[in-house]
Amino acid sequence: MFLSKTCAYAVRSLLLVGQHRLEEENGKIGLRTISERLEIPTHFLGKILQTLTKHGLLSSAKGVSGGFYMTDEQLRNPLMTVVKLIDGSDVFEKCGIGLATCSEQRPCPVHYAFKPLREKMLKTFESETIESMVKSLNSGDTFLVV
Amino acid sequence: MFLSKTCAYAVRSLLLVGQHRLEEENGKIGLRTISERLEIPTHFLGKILQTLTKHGLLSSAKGVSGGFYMTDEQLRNPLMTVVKLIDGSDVFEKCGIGLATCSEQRPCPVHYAFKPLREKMLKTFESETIESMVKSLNSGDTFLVV
DNA sequence: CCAATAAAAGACAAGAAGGTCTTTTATTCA
DNA sequence: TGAATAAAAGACCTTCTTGTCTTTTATTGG
Ligand code: FES
Ligand code: FES
Repeated sequence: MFLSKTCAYAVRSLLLVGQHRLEEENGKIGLRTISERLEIPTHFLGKILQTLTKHGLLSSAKGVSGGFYMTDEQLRNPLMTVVKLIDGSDVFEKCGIGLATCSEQRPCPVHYAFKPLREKMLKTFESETIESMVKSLNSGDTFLVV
Repeated sequence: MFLSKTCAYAVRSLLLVGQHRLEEENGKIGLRTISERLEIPTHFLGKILQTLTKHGLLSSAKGVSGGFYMTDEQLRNPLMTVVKLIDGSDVFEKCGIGLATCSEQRPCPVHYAFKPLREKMLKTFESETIESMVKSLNSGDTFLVV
């Protein structure tokens, strides 16, 4: 896959939490619920959400009636923030056939095909936000589960 | 990276062998030489070239004055053949955020951004051949080592 | 204030990707 | 023909990703 499994899990979870927020004002959603709805291993997902929370992409509350939730600001995070945090930005920067550096000065044979697509992808990831994607989910244009 | 390390090694090796062929009529190039020029671990590369040879993307000769070489037909193989063999075609087919299936019927929130780019990449990989890339290398437009 | 709850944290294990080392097999040419 | 050569093959090893299980910490509502 283009994104690591971990990163895909993270994105889907943020989308679900974001979606939940609009459904139920101030509603929190628990780890167990997320992992069941998205069919992601519970404890593994726990770590991922921990990371997201620690880096401010997600909010959490411990204890009774606790769970995960998102603020308005967090909803406005671009997809890129998540990908950069989990997978880094190598995939957007490194040479497609693994040369030490990707440069216009010494482009590799796939450079001119690769770079524009990589950059288009980057742009998309920067302009799409959790919020914009949640909207397309809520309007029924797109889906989060099969 | 978009391609696995193994796959990138494979592509670069094929390019080097292809390039060598045009330089020196009927010339074979040894594993050691390839691994040194491209800075790829020798024994690891050995396995990769074995795979390429077994599947007809590369030719080899054992013994004294043996080595790896490519036929005209092999030079005309598209990049896609290599990628499919080593990495498979998941990256061109699977959903970007890991849904079980990628479909127009139930597209995920990144589907409309992802799919066209994936397909453009696919098209490029199908139209670029070892030969076409070797040509761009030989004309000095592109480079294989930093 | 305390029992239930839920996230945080940490130890550990399986699997895959990447890498190393040694032995075997086929080939050539002196 | 046999010693040198080079790929093929196979046994391991290391690291990273993914996944499991247990313990700790913080919160809250009765
Ligand atoms: S140099 Fe290879 S992609 Fe730019
Ligand atoms: S459904 Fe996700 S990329 Fe097509």
